[in-house]
Amino acid sequence: MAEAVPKSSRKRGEDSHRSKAEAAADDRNAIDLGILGESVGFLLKRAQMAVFADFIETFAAVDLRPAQFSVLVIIGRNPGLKQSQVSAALNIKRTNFVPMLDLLEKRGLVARKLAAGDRRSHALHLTAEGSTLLAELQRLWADHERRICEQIGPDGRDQLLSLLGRMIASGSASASPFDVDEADAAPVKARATGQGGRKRG
Amino acid sequence: MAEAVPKSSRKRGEDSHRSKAEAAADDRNAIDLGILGESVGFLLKRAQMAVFADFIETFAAVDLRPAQFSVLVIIGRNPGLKQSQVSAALNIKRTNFVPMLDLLEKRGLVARKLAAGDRRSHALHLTAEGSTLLAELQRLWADHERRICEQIGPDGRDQLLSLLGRMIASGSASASPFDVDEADAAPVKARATGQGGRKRG
DNA sequence: TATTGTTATACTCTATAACTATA
DNA sequence: TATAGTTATAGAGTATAACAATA
Repeated sequence: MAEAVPKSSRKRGEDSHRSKAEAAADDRNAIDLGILGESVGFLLKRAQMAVFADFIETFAAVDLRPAQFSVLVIIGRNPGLKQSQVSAALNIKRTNFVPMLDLLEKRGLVARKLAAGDRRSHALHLTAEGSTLLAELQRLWADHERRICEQIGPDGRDQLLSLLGRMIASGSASASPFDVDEADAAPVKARATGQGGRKRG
Repeated sequence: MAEAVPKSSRKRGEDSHRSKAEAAADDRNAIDLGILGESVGFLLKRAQMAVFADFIETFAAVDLRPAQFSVLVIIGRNPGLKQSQVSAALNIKRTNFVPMLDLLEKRGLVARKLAAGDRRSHALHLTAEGSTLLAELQRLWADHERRICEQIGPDGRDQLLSLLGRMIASGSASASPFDVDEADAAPVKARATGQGGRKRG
């Protein structure tokens, strides 16, 4: 697809009948992105789309979307959480989380169990099948992660994770679309797993 | 690199019934994100959401969405482009680009002019009003950009732009959801958000 | 009264097929 | 036949309101 590097423009208005071969020579009249090329938001969006495209392709074999993967990871790491806790941790509205869980439950990956002490809530757990799948998913994820970081290397990846982490930590403190009505659930913290991580110390 | 996550418990002032002890207890009950905390895709998504939230808030005053802004920037920088060129440059399907342009044209910011030599296509230009607005938009954008980069500083921003650029340049070479049918248009990299709305009746 | 899960619903963004008028 | 713009439509993803059961 058209993801080459722009820069170096010359003509741009007067091309009319173009063959595929000529299109290949399009590098000469690349469109000027202007400030978009220096816009953090614009490039974040593009990078996120590219990464998700790879993720989706990678996980097509197991028919899982990124959000579904993140739910399995959270439940696997924190068995027994309520729906509202998991959904809040992932910034998913609890109302949209219901059909999502329905599907994972129907696939036999997650189970809604009775929560001790509060009969309103459900305690979420992975099934045996869900746990087995999760192990495989983490291998797929490691492949994916390695692939998308090929161009920046392990050091670049560390830098990127650090920069994004700092940006997020500040960005979401105040009012934003992130705010969910079930807001004051448990705070979230990440933990290094060593899993797909650093290739170097 | 433990980073906090969205969520604002203070928004509705109901923090009042939470003691310090309870808040501290939250730290102990923090949800473990597991590998998500080291997932480039996951953090990219969160960062992009946080940045877009700031963008949307900033540009609410002029009633413009990120994608609309990117369209104005591209047309301003490259007057005379065809619709298919602009939409391909921004990875917007030409079919979805139509109602977007309709709205910008209706608002008097963009004009579809006759293209010389090919009566099928439209040459896109900013109107005088569009140009005037764009100057103001760039000031809004600069404020936004400064704000979202406060925590990482100018050096951090340079690093981030560089890393994202390298990641994007590699990421979308092969088949992916990015592929648009009008793929062999100009070799540009771009992708803002979705588009602004438009009601149809 | 407040919270948990749920249903129903609507709006935004994205994707595909097919039409028209040109080329 | 192929391309540019367009229409219609369907699908994700995300948003809000309201209800029943429980606290």
